[in-house]
Amino acid sequence: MRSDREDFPRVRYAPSPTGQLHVGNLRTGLFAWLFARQHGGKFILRIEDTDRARSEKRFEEQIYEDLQWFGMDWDEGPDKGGPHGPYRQSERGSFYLDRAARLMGANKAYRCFCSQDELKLQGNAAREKGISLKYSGTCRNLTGAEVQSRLRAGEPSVVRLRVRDGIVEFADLVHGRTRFSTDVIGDLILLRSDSTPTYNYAVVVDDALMRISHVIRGDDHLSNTPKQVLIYEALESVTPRFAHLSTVLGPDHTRLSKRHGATSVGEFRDTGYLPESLMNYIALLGWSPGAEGSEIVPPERLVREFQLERVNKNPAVFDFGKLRFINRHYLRESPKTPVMMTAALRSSGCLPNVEGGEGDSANAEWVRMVIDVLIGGIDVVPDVVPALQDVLSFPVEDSGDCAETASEDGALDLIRAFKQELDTRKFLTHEDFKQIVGVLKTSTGMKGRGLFHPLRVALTARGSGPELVKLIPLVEAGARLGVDGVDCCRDRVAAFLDRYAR
RNA sequence: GGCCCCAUCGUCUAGCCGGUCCAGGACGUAGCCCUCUCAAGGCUAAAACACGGGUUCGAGUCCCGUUGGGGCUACCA
Repeated sequence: MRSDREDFPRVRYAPSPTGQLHVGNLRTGLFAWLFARQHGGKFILRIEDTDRARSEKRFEEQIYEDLQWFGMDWDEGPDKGGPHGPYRQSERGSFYLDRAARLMGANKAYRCFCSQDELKLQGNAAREKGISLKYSGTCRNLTGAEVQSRLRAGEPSVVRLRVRDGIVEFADLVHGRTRFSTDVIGDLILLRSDSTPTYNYAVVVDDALMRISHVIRGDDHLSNTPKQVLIYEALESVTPRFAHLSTVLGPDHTRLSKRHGATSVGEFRDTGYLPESLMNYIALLGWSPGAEGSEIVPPERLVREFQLERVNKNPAVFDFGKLRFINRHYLRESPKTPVMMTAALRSSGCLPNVEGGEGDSANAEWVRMVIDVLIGGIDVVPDVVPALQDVLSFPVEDSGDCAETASEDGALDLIRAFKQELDTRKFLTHEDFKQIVGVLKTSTGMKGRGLFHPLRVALTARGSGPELVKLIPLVEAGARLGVDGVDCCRDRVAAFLDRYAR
């Protein structure tokens, strides 16, 4: 794993632009990226768009956008270029053809004219006998002349690799040394009858030509690896090191999919998760920072401390609850929080109605207060909207809490006295409120719950909510700045008395 | 069917060469504290080595098997 080369290790990430980037897929990208970054190597992005039918340009663009948002950068890629391009498989056709021709020239690969129907028949027969089905080798030893004449006759053919006997062994960073017998590997197809490359072949040609040193990918490829190693051998190219990562499962222990909720990077972004939260959480799927203490590990620390060799072999279940917990943590610290909150509040009409240049500072003041009051109960940015609406609403008319409180001994007298104090000033600051509480405490002899609870109910029409010393300035600011539907404290208390003090 | 991979609390995991692990941390859960209430925060608790055989003075840790998950077995990636 050591080398003097500047660009070692060379690690690639090869997503397909056939849909939204999935978190399971993102995780393999993250592990590859962390590995490349911490070893000072190169991270190469390759777009695997050989599936022309399902690949779309917009998904490719989406990949760049998602990766950037997530916080992963790359050194070579379709949009960046690099010394081993092109980085889009659809543009690499000539390489696949060229290497296949060379392999045939060296007698390491050969043309096969067997039809798919024949093969299927053979396969079924083998299956019934309980033997592993592999290509029988019918066309393995055709003479050059015969190949030529059948080619001239227009018979369709594929190109197959001549698979050697013996054992294939490779190094896997998470599984250790792994070995397979070629007994179960038939001569695999490199080029299809339409001359397009098969997946296993294209990947190897690309990785070899791009001088990839570490192939980090999902463990669904583990069984493909010996085939690929065989291709590296034929190409006389050094085989890279592999790292096969386990699958990410949903809460029901099946492969994580749409059914389980948000799975694409875009969905997590739109739901209001911070990229550093997602990165922290995803890194915890199969890896952990150590034996004791917090699992909050920000990106910079991940790059330093992550160890591919310590990644777990078993599949991990995605836990949305833990992701929320981690996001809550980052939400409190991030300088981006006010910006994101402002956007969320704006789109739902929860910002002040202040004209012109004053508006910005009014918004900023408002958002600052909202965050201060609500941040404790918010896991994800958009949560702020319902939380705020809830806290600002004043359902005096039909509130069980109101009716109940109004019937409590001394409560109405207390609230009346409160109203009198409020009448002496326009808006209530938290100092004012504390002072008033002091006055009421001595004048009524009430304290603790008996004192605060009626005040809270008169002010909010509810029995619970944020601390009053914080909530009151928020309500007042809402009324002063003209946030839709917010009445000042004095009006609220007046409305309460109107309704419940006959 | 054949081949391969995997297996510690509900979940993510720590557990480097077998002994001080009556299994540690994190999320979640419960209780307590703080507090006008609800959250947040602090503290505490309950909660796991899939099963069966070996090897060994001693096994979560090594070996074999069973069971259960997953993958490959394509002119899909």
